[in-house]
Amino acid sequence: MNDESKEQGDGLKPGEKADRPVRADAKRNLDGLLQAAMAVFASSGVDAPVREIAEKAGVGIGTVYRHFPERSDLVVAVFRREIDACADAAPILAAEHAPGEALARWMQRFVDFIAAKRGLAAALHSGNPAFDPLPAYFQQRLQPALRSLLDAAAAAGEMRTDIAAEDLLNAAASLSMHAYAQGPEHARRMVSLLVDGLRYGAVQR
Amino acid sequence: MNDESKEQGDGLKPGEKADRPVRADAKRNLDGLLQAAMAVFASSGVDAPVREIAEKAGVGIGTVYRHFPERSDLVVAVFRREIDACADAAPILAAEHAPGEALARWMQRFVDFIAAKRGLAAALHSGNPAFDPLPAYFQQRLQPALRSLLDAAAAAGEMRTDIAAEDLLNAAASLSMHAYAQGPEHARRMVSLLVDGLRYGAVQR
DNA sequence: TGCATAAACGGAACCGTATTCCGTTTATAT
DNA sequence: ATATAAACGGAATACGGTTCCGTTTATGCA
Repeated sequence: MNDESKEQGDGLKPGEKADRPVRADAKRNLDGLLQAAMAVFASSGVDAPVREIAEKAGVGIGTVYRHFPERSDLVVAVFRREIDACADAAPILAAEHAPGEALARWMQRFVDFIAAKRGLAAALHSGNPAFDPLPAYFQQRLQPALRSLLDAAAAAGEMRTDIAAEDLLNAAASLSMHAYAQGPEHARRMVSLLVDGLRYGAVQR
Repeated sequence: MNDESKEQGDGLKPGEKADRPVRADAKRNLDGLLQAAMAVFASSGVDAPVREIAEKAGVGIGTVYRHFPERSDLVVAVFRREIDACADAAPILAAEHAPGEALARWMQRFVDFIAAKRGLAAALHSGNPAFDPLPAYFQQRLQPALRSLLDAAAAAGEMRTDIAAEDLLNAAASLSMHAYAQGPEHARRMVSLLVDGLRYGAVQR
């Protein structure tokens, strides 16, 4: 039972625009929703009512569900967006700082990302299959970002070369997650210790 | 070992009405409820509706809330009961097997306990303060259990002596939790590797 | 054995949140 | 300016937690 039949060869004139472009207000609302959701999740946690987000974005509930069929879709969208933002920070930092420094700064950025979203981490383990693809996206997006920084630092001789981006990423994530219980400061310190260890390795061997 | 030790022989205080003993049906329902909850949580996850548990236990919803003022109280009670069962297994295994073997078997028992309850792990990080005391109970109950096995194995010369029960417990828990994503087999293997490491240490030094 | 009493029970009612449904509004093409 | 389908808003519905209260029943006592 499905009425989602948007693929129709007939009824459309050849050479004409088959489907209208996305309406301007729709895109505006989508953006506003993501922004509102990000803010609400940050302040009230990922369990905040959908109504609260709709209100903050200045739209009706129906609109939320038009863009995100279910609650978890909104959560996933926000999480992906934040992962993207973190990954995108890598090339920017690389352009603004020396390789070693860029890596160190990115790692801190990463810690903040993880630490701020421990609620999302809980969601991941909630058993809801809607979140299943997120871990893969996390790796797929952040590993290359970290690897580029790592390679650059290694090439500049500022860093040892025997650690895989994957391992460093997971180690930092675990550290951030657990250490956050003892305060964000602690997490930050633990991870910078890790990074310093990499730097130390460069001159050691 | 047991938690129902509030039986007083006399029952009535001189010149004063003491509290009546717990009614037989109340105790029966409490037990049935815990058993039903354990089964339902295992099959449908910790998010299963209270109504489902009440039905399985053959009692009304009101009865559930009489015994457990809120949902989380039921979850906590079940978790504590399972922690107790795991802890209680230690002396039993110690009596039935050689020290090293008892330790190894208990660790596997522990892995199963953790692995089967990943839903509960998620609940712990849900932010609900009702679960806050559980980690402490976990440590308080399981550390001594593991320590006794560890000490016995060490005394028998079957194991190195430089690992604290606390560290071993946490390491095994982390391993079980993360490794479970790759299947219960993997978790089991990782932990037995850990235990073998302990044994190896005995002959090494 | 029968009675009084308070504990225990059951489940309807209530509350809050997710999700659906559908009549109304509006951006866009012509 | 008009037609049209996308997009919208929000009332209605579904569902799970929690409360409330009238009814039942185990237990102590005469």
